[in-house]
Amino acid sequence: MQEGGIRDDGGRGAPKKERGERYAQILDAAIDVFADKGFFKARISDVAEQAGVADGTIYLYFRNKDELLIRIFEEKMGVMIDGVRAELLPVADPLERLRVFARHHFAQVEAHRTLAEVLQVELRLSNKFLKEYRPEKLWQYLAIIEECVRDGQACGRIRPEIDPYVFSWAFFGAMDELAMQWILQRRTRILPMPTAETVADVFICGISTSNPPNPPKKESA
Amino acid sequence: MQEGGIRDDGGRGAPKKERGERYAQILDAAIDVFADKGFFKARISDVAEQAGVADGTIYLYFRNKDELLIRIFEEKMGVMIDGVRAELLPVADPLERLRVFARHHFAQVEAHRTLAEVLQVELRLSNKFLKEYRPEKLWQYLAIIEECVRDGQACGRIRPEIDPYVFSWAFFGAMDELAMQWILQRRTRILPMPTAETVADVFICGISTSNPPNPPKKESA
Amino acid sequence: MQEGGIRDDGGRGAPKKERGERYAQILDAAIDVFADKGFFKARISDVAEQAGVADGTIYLYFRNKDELLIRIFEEKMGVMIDGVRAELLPVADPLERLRVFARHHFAQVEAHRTLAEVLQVELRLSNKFLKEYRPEKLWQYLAIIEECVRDGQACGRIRPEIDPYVFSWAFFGAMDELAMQWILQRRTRILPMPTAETVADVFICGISTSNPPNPPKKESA
Amino acid sequence: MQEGGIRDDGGRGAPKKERGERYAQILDAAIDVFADKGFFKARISDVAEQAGVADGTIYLYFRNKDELLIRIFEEKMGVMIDGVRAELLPVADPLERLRVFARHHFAQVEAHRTLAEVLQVELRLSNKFLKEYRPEKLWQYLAIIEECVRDGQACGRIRPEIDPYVFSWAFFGAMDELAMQWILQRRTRILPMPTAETVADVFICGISTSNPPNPPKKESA
DNA sequence: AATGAATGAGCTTTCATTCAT
DNA sequence: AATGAATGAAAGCTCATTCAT
Repeated sequence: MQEGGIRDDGGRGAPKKERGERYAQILDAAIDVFADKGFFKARISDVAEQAGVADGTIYLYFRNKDELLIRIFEEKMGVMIDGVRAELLPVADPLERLRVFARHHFAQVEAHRTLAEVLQVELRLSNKFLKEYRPEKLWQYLAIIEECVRDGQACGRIRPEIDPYVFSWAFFGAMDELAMQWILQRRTRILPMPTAETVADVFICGISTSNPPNPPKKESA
Repeated sequence: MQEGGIRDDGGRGAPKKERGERYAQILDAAIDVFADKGFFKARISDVAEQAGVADGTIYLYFRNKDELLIRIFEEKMGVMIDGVRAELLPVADPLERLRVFARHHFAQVEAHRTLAEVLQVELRLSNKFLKEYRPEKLWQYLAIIEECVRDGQACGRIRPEIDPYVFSWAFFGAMDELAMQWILQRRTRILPMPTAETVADVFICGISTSNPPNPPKKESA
Repeated sequence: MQEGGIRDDGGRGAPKKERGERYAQILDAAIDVFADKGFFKARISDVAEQAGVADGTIYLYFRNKDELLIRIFEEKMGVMIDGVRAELLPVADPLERLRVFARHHFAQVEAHRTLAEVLQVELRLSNKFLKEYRPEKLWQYLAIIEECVRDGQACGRIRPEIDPYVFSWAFFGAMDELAMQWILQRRTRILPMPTAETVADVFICGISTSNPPNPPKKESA
Repeated sequence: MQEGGIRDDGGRGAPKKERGERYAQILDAAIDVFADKGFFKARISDVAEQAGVADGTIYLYFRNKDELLIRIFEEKMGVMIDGVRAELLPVADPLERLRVFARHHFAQVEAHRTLAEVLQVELRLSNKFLKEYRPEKLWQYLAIIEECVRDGQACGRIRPEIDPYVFSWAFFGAMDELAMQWILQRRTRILPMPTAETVADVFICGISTSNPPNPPKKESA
């Protein structure tokens, strides 16, 4: 939908180059500016200035302002997905996989604060993205959580009455909200990595069949 | 009110009337319009038309468009807080109180879909509200959750290593995300009341000291 | 097409008021500005300034720049049509009617120089108007000529082999071109009223069955 | 060339090459594109694409977009002038010369539809060309008509009271308008060659001293 | 000679807000 | 209190033109 659509754009066609130095340059600038001012209040000229290019140059790489936001999301969610998949590779236990997922999520948020801001805040943005846009990448991200739950249920480690789909949104929602609060509050009441452990504890404990009051934490990070 | 410092309004002073038929009329219209079009894409003239008043009339009751959104939030979060407090009155058990909280939250979302849409979607909208605005009412709402946890820890029903503050955001985040998905998706994979029970189960089970694999559910909707 | 079309313009709808002081004020300003700078080079702000209103005000009366041009054409061609019909009322002889038509055309051009400029020059303007827009009013104007010829053929005053439709465009084209040259050239080689007589002479003489070398001119104007 | 005074081009000087394969290639592409989209809506990149060259290449042959249109006009009007002169060579009778002129005009329009579209439609386009540009080539074309009339008056074949200058514009205007309508309408109510005869008939008959109701047509197409 | 990425001025259009009535 | 016509600043986007390669 967002890429293959045959849109009559007056013959100019889509931007010729999709990747390259300029492309990443503008994308990064847009992340910063959107995170700072918010998508609607950010001006294209702000992004252009931040990227060190002329306003018009942006339109050589992105069809319009909306596409800039969509591309940020697609691009960066792809990184999140690839990243967490890589970390999950060596982990077999479904419950432990959820812990690894949480750790990775918060680690990324901590490492890329402005990115997280755009992903979390701006993506909830307008009808454009909430009603028309289908965030496939987000669904892929969620599907990883869902799969952990199904696996856990298959091997009897996770209670069968838990709906994996509902769980995935609950798990993601909890992490997302905490990450947002960490970003918004300059206070230290929420710290990414300890929070990751807490979230993992509560959710793992909440769905596990065996219920060790104190799950065997390895206190990493 | 408590949003002091939102903006320098040039000394014009606050609108003369805070309450009244017209006030509620406009507020309700704004909820509908914002839910439908999104805050940024909604026009004051849309709200005026929906409310059956002239554009200018809105400015007799609200300082500007931003205040309209803030007032919606304050007003309606107040209702949420009052509502859940009333329902919690007869419930003593801290864990059960969390279940009641979840039920009330989803019941409200189900009953007032457009309101929920505005509160959840639009409030996360701009840095205006995320960085400058202090959502005291939201904090009050969260504080109720936090208090349940503290109470539960005090009487030994809830594990002491759980950070009540972190928990409150995780709990709220999970419910909020699920509610948003219910609104966004016309599918029936997420149904408010069963979801409320699932969320309650997982979180209660996740923080409880005793861990009944199948918590004693009473009348799940 | 140009009026009744159901165009989804985002709910704002068509300008509320179609007539009034402001409407005529803007229309007249647009005629002047378009005549002076040409439609494409004229800016809305030029029209606004000339009309003594703010830019935005124009959009309260006209959907967009294109509609401004179309309205000018519709409005003023209507006047041309009504005017020539009134003058033709007392004239019975088909050949004489053509002469009256020519006189009226040039008289109008002479009286409303800028209007003529817009009608003639700008209407031939873009694909918008030449390929999409159907100038019904122009066709009505031409139909009057055509009717004269048919009447003349019916009563034997005009040669039957003349195609009335082709003639109407030839007659109009000749007058139009001459009017344009009169406007463009500040020289006095072409003067409207004598030119009207010459055109009438040539065309009447060219299609008449009887051929008085010197048609009975009444040398008016 | 003869368009001296069109614009102050800042002393850059004329393009280096005036003729060549590339030159004609671009000119032809421009004719097609201008005819299709209209001068103002046509983009230089459209012309470049159609010509199979890079955008910048066009500026090696033409100073700017305006000059492209002027060159088309000059170039092609030159062809028209040369062509009609060649056809007029063997024709002595002034009235017959007018008929040959009309035939040639419509034959060219029929043979080069897009060219005709550009010449007729686009040239009437902006004040740029109507007020600043002096279309000497068009005047030369008109002068041929004028000369026929003068010759005809000198030998008594054409009524002396006809102003040759006015006549030339009327004659051209009639043909031009008919040609434009033929192009615009996909209907067959106007066919070039029969129309040429009708126009010739009417005008010749209209200015001739002797007035044969049915002029001796020779081989009408 | 040829390229085409980059430029940035310029324009239409929108809409929150005002204020005379 | 209420109106709604008028305002005018603001911004997304286009595209003729340039120039380093």
